[in-house]
Amino acid sequence: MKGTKGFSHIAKKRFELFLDTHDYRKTPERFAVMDELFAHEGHIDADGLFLIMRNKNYSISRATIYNTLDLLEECGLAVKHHFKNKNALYEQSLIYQQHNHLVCNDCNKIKEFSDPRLENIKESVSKELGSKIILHSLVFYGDCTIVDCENKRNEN
Amino acid sequence: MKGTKGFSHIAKKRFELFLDTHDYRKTPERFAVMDELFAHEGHIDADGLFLIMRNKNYSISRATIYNTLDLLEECGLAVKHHFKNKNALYEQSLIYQQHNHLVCNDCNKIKEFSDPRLENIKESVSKELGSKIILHSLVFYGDCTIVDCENKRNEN
DNA sequence: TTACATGCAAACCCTTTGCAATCGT
DNA sequence: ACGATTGCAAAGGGTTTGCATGTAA
Repeated sequence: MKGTKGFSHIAKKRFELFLDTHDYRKTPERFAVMDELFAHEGHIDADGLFLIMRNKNYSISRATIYNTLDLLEECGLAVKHHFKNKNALYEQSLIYQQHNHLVCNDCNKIKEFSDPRLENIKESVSKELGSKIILHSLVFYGDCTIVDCENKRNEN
Repeated sequence: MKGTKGFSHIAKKRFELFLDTHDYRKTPERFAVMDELFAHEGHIDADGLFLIMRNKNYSISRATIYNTLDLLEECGLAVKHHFKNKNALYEQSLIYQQHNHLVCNDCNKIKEFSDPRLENIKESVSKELGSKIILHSLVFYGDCTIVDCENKRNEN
C-alpha cells in the first residue's frame, strides 16, 4: 500500500495499547521493528527487516524480529502472506483494507487490487458452507502483457 | 475433489504421454506415487505420501516423492497449495476445475467451493493491471458456524 | 527486584542436493 | 551398456527454541 508515511504514530498508539492490554513489555526493539515495517512499502520478509536494521547499526536478533512480527500480526498491524516463496512476507496493515495480489510470472513483482465482488462471494460461501469468514487470501499469478514493461526480465 | 476413483487409468495415460514426450523414464516409483496421490481424497503433503507408502511396505524415498510430485504438477496432474502451513499440500487434479478453499479455524479441515464471479474479477484485473492470469489461489479462513459440527474441536 | 524479553546458537522441519548403486531403454 | 533415476544421508534455508543475560515495570 502506498501513502503510509506519517501514520506510524497511529500505529505506535495501537501497538502500545495492545501491549498494555496484554501485559507485554514495551521494549525499544518492538517499536523499532514496527517502525521499520511501517517505513517499508510493500512486502518484506523477516530476514529483510533484520538486514535493514543491522545495516543501520541497530543491534537486534532474528528471534526478536520473528517474535515482534507475530505480535504485530496478532494486533492487526501486520499481515503475513504465503506466496509461492518458502518464506513468509509481511506488510504493514494500518490502512489495510482487504486487498489482493497479482504476482507477475515474469519479474515476480507484486501488484495489488481490490474488487467488491469478492465480498459477495464471501457471503455466499459463508452461508453455503457454514463459516464466519475472518480473513481471505486471493492471489493471481500471471504473465505480463504490458509492452515494454519496465520490470520485465530484470531478475538476475 | 470427490468421485475420482476409477479415473487413475486416465491419469496414468496422461502421465505416460507426458513422460514419453519429455524423454523421462517410466519408473514404477513414479506411477506408484501417482496412484497414491489419486487414491487419496483431499490434500496431502509429501511426507504423508511417504508414510502411507512405507506403511504399505512400498520401498521409496522422500527424494523420489518430491521429484515425482514436481513432475505431476508439471503435467497438470497435481496442484500444489501453500496454505498457512509451512509445508506444501498436494491434490490430484485430473478432474480439477479451478476451485477454492475454505480453511476452518476450528478444526483445520478444508472445504472446497467454486464461484463463477471469480472469473469476472480475473477478467477485470487482467485488463486493469496488464496480465494474462495463468492461475489463482483463493483461500478463506473462517470460524465454524455449524452447530454440533462433527469436526469441531477435535484437534489434540 | 523479578519475571519477561532479548540475543545467540543450536535445534527443527521441510525440502533439495550429491553421489554411489540401480534400472529403464 | 549407457545414462537417467533411485535411495540415502547430508546439506540448506527459514523459523523456532533453550538458556543465560539484560531490562521494563
